[in-house]
Amino acid sequence: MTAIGFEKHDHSRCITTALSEAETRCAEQKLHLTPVRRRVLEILLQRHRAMGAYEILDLLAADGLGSQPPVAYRALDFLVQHGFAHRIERINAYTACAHPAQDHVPAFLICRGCKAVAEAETELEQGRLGAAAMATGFAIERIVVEAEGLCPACQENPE
Amino acid sequence: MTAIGFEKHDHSRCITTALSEAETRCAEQKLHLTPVRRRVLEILLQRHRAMGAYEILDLLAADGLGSQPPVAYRALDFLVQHGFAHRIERINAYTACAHPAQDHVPAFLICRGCKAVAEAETELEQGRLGAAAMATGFAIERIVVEAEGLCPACQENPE
DNA sequence: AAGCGAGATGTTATAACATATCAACCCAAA
DNA sequence: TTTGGGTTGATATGTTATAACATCTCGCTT
Ligand SMILES: [Zn+2]
Ligand SMILES: [Zn+2]
Ligand SMILES: [Zn+2]
Ligand SMILES: [Zn+2]
Repeated sequence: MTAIGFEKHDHSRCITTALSEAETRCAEQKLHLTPVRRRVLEILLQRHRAMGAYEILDLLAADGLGSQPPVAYRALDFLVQHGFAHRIERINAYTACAHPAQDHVPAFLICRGCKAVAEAETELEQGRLGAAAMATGFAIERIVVEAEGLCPACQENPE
Repeated sequence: MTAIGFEKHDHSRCITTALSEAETRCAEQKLHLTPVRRRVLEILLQRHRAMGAYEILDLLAADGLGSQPPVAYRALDFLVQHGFAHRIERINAYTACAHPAQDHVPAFLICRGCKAVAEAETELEQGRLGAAAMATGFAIERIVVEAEGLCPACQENPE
């Protein structure tokens, strides 16, 4: 369960499961999974890779769900805020969380070829970073761990 | 030596040392530390924190060293390429490398208050990220490790 | 000296990513 | 029914980054 990403799986099932789990959790926690937000999550789940805000916005617009940047950014903020999606800093993009529900510090493997993203977890706080923070009195609030490279498929098929 | 950053030090000496070491290394490796590149490195060393490209560009322009974005970006590319500086993905900014010369995978502690940056090193490769990469056949080319939070000074002095 | 080529810089324009602001709307609680 | 929070619509703007092409400089060759 630690790392899912590049391997094959029953993807249509993976989408519907994730969506219905999101609905359940939103109901429980009194969060509004509005049409725009739900559609953005669905888009991220469908593509199963990192997507830029404007790329998402184009798809929203095609559905008549909004056509201006704030629409996409607000929905993405909501999803990120509540753990349904993550922002990938390295490429200014967003991806659906591979295991919402759990509180976790994600680490990503990002393919620079196809933008596929695999999500693992970090064993944060340990390591020299945590030690350095301790030593200097730095208060860590958020950690970004992202590895960029080539996925198996793109290693074989360099464009 | 692992983590330098927030503690006090003889900073003017730290600047001149770093600059002359950069000159030496560029001479050895036949790299051109041109006026613009040298000045950008100096700026980064002086401020000793993460700076945006346009912030740097303003200072360059004040020196009559170029006033258009590509001037700053090209100099920064050179410095990053050759290990004199690092790009901080989380905040789209740049900072001087704390220990050039050595080949290393940097990890950063970034203060969201004052943009001060401390540079540590990762042991990564091990850990679950490396394991996940192994398992899936992902070829890692670059790793970003960045922690955001508050430095000791900014914890006491929240604006 | 003239011609060449590589690397660096100058310049203009534009792409790509992100937020500020304010009005309108919806719905549920008081 | 009023009120207020949360969401959306709409316009404008801010911020970060690169494409494209012209020019310059300097060492090398002829
Ligand atoms: Zn899937
Ligand atoms: Zn790929
Ligand atoms: Zn210093
Ligand atoms: Zn600080």
